[in-house]
Amino acid sequence: MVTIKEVAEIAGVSIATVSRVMSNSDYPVSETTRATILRVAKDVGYLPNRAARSLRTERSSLIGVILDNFDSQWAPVIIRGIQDILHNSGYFTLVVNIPWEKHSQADVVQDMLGHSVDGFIFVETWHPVRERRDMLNNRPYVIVHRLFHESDPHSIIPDERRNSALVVKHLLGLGHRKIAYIAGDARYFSSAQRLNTYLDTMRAAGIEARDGWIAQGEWQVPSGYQCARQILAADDKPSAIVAANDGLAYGALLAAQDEGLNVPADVAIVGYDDHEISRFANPTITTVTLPLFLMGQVAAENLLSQLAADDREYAEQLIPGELIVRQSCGAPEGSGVYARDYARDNAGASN
Amino acid sequence: MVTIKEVAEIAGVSIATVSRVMSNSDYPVSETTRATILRVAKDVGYLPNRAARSLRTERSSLIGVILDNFDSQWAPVIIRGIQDILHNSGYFTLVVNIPWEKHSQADVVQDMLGHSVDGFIFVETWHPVRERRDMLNNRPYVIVHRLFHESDPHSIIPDERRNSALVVKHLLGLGHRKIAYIAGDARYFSSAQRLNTYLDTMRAAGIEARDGWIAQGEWQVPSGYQCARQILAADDKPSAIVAANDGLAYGALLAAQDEGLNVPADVAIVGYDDHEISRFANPTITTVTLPLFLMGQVAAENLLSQLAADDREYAEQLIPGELIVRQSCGAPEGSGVYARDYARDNAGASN
DNA sequence: CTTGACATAGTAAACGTTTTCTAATAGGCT
DNA sequence: AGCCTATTAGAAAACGTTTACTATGTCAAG
Repeated sequence: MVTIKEVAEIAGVSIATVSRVMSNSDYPVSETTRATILRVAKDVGYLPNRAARSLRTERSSLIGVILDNFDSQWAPVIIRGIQDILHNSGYFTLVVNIPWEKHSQADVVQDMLGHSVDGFIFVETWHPVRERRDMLNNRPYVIVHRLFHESDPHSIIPDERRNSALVVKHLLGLGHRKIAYIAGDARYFSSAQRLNTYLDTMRAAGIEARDGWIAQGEWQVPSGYQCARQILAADDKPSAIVAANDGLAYGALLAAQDEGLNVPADVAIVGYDDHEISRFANPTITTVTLPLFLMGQVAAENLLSQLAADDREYAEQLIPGELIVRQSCGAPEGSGVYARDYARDNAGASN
Repeated sequence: MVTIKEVAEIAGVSIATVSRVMSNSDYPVSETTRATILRVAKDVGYLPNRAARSLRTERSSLIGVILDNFDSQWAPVIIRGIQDILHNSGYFTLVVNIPWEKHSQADVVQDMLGHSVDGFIFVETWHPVRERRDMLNNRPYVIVHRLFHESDPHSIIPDERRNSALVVKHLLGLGHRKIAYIAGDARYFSSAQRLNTYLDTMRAAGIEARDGWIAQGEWQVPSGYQCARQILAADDKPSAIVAANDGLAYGALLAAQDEGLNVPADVAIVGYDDHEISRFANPTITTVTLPLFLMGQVAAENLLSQLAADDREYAEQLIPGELIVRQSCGAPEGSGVYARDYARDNAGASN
């Protein structure tokens, strides 16, 4: 590998000058010298040695990204968002998938500190970082899609209240009054937010949710199926069901169809998250997007801002999602298509 | 941050000795000295400075992982496999999602070389690496899930022939003779392999595939729908359809049902890849797994072996998948369940 | 008792940068 | 002409390791 020394010799200047040019220092260097050095560097294929640079500056252009839960379907999108910003700013990421229990995560942080990472991004972590801030060695950090309950000024999360309200209001707008709700796993921060938003939105519309309308589910399809059976067995059958995520919604869809009900004619169903399943279901399921890519980008920008020593007051950032109107809510045709229709309509396009 | 010097002072030895202990050198150090140093290092929280180490040794414990196609659903699993092995061996990965065109990938490789990565792993790359090996600066590399056609001794791919034969033989074993085929996008290496395996397996069973039985599709649902309509319109209607992936299979399923056919009674359908859709479809779709996690692991092991300067002859490694028998093939009940049954049967389990 | 070998430890150079300090030149002012 | 300042460049120290080389002490063989 060619070093700064060789570039200096060929260009006929000192290594100090080459360094100043190559590291974009704001130390004054005449334009002619700069041009010469740049040309020589390019000719000989000079690449600054990051290890040497890092040794001197104590910065590495490396960001540690730690995922708490291994198999999240969302994490890859968040990470793409993070990298989209970070990579354009000259940073690489050290991504590690590590559940909290194993290796206790502190070890990973230590390892990363050994590599002199400039900052940390925690993705979908279950554990308050603030409490253990000392272990980060004063490096800046951001939490994206935080899963624990306590708020943190350096976290980026979906605007659950706004997003949940979108679906409930959508149903209210379609004339529904009897709207049931299937809640997600109560251990999740978002579950409570989504449920409370449902209750608040209903109340604001002058409707008091009845007992039999609310079922406590997990996140998965079977749970949605069971909850929907339960809800649909009530005396005062609801005309619509809001599910806390698309898995639950899909389960509810199957349950409704098993009861001989037509969705959306007899009962409307809406989900949350814009999971693939809601595009493939028949009818397709109306849902709200989880703004993952954007969250990743915002997280990266937040971290860059901290790295630039911007010491403004930071506050938790809420990212808005988007309502995706499909068939399961009974909204006017054209805002969505059935999976079957989708396949049929697009058949001509393939060849 | 505490340095080797402080550890040496406290332990009352020279920095050379501390270095030898901390880097697990095979240079002889007495057990008592070693123990003292280890204790002191732990007490004061000593962490070797990787930048300094890297500067001296020209190794970084960093592996560059480059993904060619941005939105692959498979890449995350492969990466988990890679990290599973690499992280346990003390390596971090620099993962970058970069399409070939943009930034031309060579820039990323350069950046990574600047960070002194010890090797490269290319995931799902469309571009022969061998041709550009010089740009890797003689670092070892591995290609996992290669998408281009030319073979490469350092690549890890699914055993397409074996895996494809599994599904075709499964149908033959169920008594099917008239088996149609929906091929995938012809630009993909795997498409040809899967199609040829179908042809060979049929031929080996004494069956010559008829013209109308083979449709050229893309990978997506609409294409599967169209191809199936075409196949099912033939005079000599097949009793089974093999689709080159689960998206095509799902499209074929919708098409068959639209024609009033019962799957699997009237026509059996099998897919490939074990995509989530094949678990949610109704009936659930029989398929073959893509051994992604394992491929990632094998790739990492291959790279580690190269890093250990093991100069044995390397050859492309083929990784076997697994047949997942579900409902769409008509195999005996119990080997799989309908999505609906799945939801119903498991309803009691949630609470 | 000498010699050589071995086990263990220390010294110091080197890795490729960045950056502080010093130096040289040119030009503008009195 | 003499002085001050601005501009540009170089010299050299430092960052924290690893490792070749050297040094010491011990012990066995002759």
